[in-house]
Amino acid sequence: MDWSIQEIAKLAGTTSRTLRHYDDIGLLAPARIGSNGYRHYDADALVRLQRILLLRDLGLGLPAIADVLEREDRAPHALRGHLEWLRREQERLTRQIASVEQTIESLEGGERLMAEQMFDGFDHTEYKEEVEQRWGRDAYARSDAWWRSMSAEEKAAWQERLARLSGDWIDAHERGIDPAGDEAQALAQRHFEWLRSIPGTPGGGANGPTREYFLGLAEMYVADDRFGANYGGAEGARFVRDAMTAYAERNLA
Amino acid sequence: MDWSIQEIAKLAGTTSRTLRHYDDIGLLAPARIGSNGYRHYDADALVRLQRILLLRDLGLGLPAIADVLEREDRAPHALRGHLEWLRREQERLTRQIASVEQTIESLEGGERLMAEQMFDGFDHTEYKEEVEQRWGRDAYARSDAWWRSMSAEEKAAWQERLARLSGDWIDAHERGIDPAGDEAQALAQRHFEWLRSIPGTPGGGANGPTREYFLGLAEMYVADDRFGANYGGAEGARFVRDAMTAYAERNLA
DNA sequence: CTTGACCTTGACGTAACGTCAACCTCTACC
DNA sequence: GGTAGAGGTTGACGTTACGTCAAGGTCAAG
Repeated sequence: MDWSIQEIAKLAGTTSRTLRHYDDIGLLAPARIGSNGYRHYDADALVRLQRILLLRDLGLGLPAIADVLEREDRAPHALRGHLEWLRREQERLTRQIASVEQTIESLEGGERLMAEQMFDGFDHTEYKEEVEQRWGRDAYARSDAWWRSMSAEEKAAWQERLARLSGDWIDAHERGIDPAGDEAQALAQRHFEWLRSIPGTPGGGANGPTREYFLGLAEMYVADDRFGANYGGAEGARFVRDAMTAYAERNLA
Repeated sequence: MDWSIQEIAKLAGTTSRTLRHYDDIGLLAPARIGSNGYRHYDADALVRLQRILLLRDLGLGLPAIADVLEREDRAPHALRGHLEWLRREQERLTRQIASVEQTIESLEGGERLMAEQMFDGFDHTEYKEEVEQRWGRDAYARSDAWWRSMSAEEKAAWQERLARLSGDWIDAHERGIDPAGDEAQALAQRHFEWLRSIPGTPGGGANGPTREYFLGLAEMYVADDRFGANYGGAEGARFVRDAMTAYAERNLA
């Protein structure tokens, strides 16, 4: 019924340091303190300690534990809130795991270095110099921040979307269809939507790309074969440009 | 090609404070420092920063990142190690989530208070006073530490095991079989194994309970109806005791 | 010369204790 | 009574990766 600090620590499966800490922060005071300064604990303290440790094992923080112990009927609410946080952490970890796995794979395949991987697959921030010159430094910073804010899955999904779009452009060009025709215009529409999915760029977001940005980009695909390569080389890039230009004239103010 | 600290921070989507920190710990030095003390960064620094932030997003610690950047071929190894750690964290979270859910449920059902829940379902630590008196204080401390070391799932599984054992004892008694007969002796064997699964108790672990502990426990079931209740009351407890006693005499030295 | 924006170097705070360090207390034994 | 050993006490620093003041210098613009 009267334990020393070490005794109660062993009883509860923790350490004396922890008990001193709980005393310091007012979470668990000893039953009494001897004239020599020694802490002494009783059965009530043991029960309280057990509860503290139980809640701690559930992952609650000490302030939250203090809250719950103060009024036990708050426990369900506190635990539900905690549960949400745990689930979010779960998700975050899941994404990180997928992300790390993907990175390891690409490193093992020797496919690309990391720095390049970052800029991979999206043409308007791949070459920041150009982007900055044409649309200002902020545009690059914003789109870069956007890119880095995505989870690995989102990035992968986004890149896949671009790859499909790019493949469809090449396919359409190879089939020799009319850049101003319905099919090519549908592709231009997809291209427009794709750009709209990049918040922070000139015209990214709900309104979509500005006419200027859209036309400028189209020209850049032709002018710079680093961009053009994504659309099947110079001729493919011209095809894309023509379709985009026609689209802009018909649909963008 | 020459950015101020804020400029490069925006370019990379981080803060100037972070850059100062990276400078402090030697992770990323500025390209040059002006006579006024201002930090200036170049393109190389930007690339390095991008890599740092990429790895950081994967969850690596800054020392690990420094390691990887020093020799990039170490990246796969570092990432694989990191992946393991991530998976372990995942598991831990999964268990915590299950644990919290279970606790919420039991609180909602108003079934039991938390402190009681801890001692619930296992008879030899339910009443620590008795345990301490009979087998010493250490026994209680060890078995308590053991109990608290289990995950919620393990606890649940263990309790379920006890519940089945207990139910089978009651069932056997109600069917009026012979405590010294094969069937009851099989139950006693299960009881023995169950006790063996508790490391740290007198006889817990590979060797199994000592004869003394086993007999003492059997008597306690009869003597204390708080224990006996688990086995169908006084008569049930006597039945269990008789079976256990017979078992001990035949099998325990 | 005065703003205002931007830069610098400290230094504290964060979560929950682990880990010394320096020093006191109690019990046991010679 | 002295001493060793186990156990107690209060600081105070270390841990992770910065956020957040605080105090003060620098620079371009008006």
